[in-house]
Formats: sequence, structure tokens, C-alpha cells
Amino acid sequence: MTTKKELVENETCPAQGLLKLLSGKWKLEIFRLAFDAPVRFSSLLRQIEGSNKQSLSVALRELEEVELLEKIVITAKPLHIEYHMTPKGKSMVPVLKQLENLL
Amino acid sequence: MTTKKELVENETCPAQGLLKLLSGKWKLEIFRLAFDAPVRFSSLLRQIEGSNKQSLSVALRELEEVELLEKIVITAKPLHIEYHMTPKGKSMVPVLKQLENLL
DNA sequence: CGGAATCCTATATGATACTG
DNA sequence: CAGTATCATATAGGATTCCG
Repeated sequence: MTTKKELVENETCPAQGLLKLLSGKWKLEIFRLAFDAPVRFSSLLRQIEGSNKQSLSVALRELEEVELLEKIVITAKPLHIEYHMTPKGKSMVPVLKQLENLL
Repeated sequence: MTTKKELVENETCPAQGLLKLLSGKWKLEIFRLAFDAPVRFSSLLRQIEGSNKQSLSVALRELEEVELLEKIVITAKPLHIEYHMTPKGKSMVPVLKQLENLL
């Protein structure tokens, strides 16, 4: 089996791996929302229109795998889970801003 | 019908459109090769291992549509065609370099 | 609430043959 | 040489149901 991390490292083009981290239909939107404050699953589902549980679930897991988001579980009732942006995640934000300005 | 350009403009997240310009398995690699010098189809096909005519063809057309590459046709025999990076394309390079440094 | 499992559709990519 | 056309496969995304 090949892990996500290996895939990223096998790229001939260095930036490819980086773009892959945020590729897909919902990751960038999740990422943007998580920047302002920690986000919760149901909140994302409500805010990101057109999305669905399955796709958000996959996207969140992948963002977590590459350590752009960190999942915080608070074992209370009802279960409370938050996704926080990691330092690595935060470091990408200014570059993404520059990308936006290019368009 | 919806054009590529419209899709890009409809994104909620501004950077999404930018990422989409270079999304896919081969575009970034093509883009990188085209930065050094104008590239030709057969040359790309040889240099980018694992690729194939069909995929490169599609990728090139899309890069052309969003004006990151310009296609130059020299109607001689044999037919000579070059893909050049546009000013818009060149403007993206430094930002991509920064992305690479983040990984 | 926060998902995972399943099933299905859409889009991306690939192999190959053909063309001006 | 520089592709396009066609067909096949692989991956991404979506709808729905189920579970702790």
C-alpha cells in the first residue's frame, strides 16, 4: 500500500505535493473556515453549501493526515469534536493569499 | 454549457480557481518544463515519463485555455509547434516556488 | 453529534488506432 | 509531427443508511 505521504514525496515536481494537499472540491473551503476559528463537523456541513457528509468526512481525514488540521476530541456528552489549523497549516495561508491575488 | 472560465469565477474560495488551473496529473510538470524554454509535444511526451498522448493533449489544451501557455504554430514541413509560457504563466512561478519551500 | 459503510454517478486518466 | 477519436479503467464526488 502507498500512503499519502509517500505519494507526495514521489512527485517529480515539488509543488505538486503541495497542491495535492489542498486538491479536491472542499478542502480549501474547509481550510479557509478553519482559519478564523476551530470548526466542527456539523457546522461545516451547514456552511459549505452543496457539500455532503461523506465528502467532508474524507476531506477532513485527508487534511488531518497531512497535518494541516488537527482533530481535537472532547469526550463529553454530547461528543464534542473540533478541527484546529496546525502551525504548518497557518504557514500556508499567506502564500495562498498571494495565489488569490494572481488571478 | 459552462466554460472553464465561468467555473473558475464561481468559486467561493478565490484560490480554488488558481489551484484548478494547475490541477491534474501532468499540468504542473508541463508548466515547469515550459518555463525553461518553449516546449514541443513530442519532447514533453518523451520527458514526462508515465504520461501519454491523450492526457498531455488534454492538459495542454486546458493550459492554453486559461492562458498559462500560448501555442505557436509554424506552418512549415514538417509541422512545427511550440508552447510558450505567457506573462500570466510567468507571474505564477515565484509563488509556486514559495509553495515548494513550505513542504 | 460525528462520523463510517455502501452503493452509484461523474470526471480524470490511460491505451490504442487513426489522420492531416 | 502533432495531434484527435474511441474505448476502457481508475479515481473523485454524492446520496443514503447505519452506528456508537
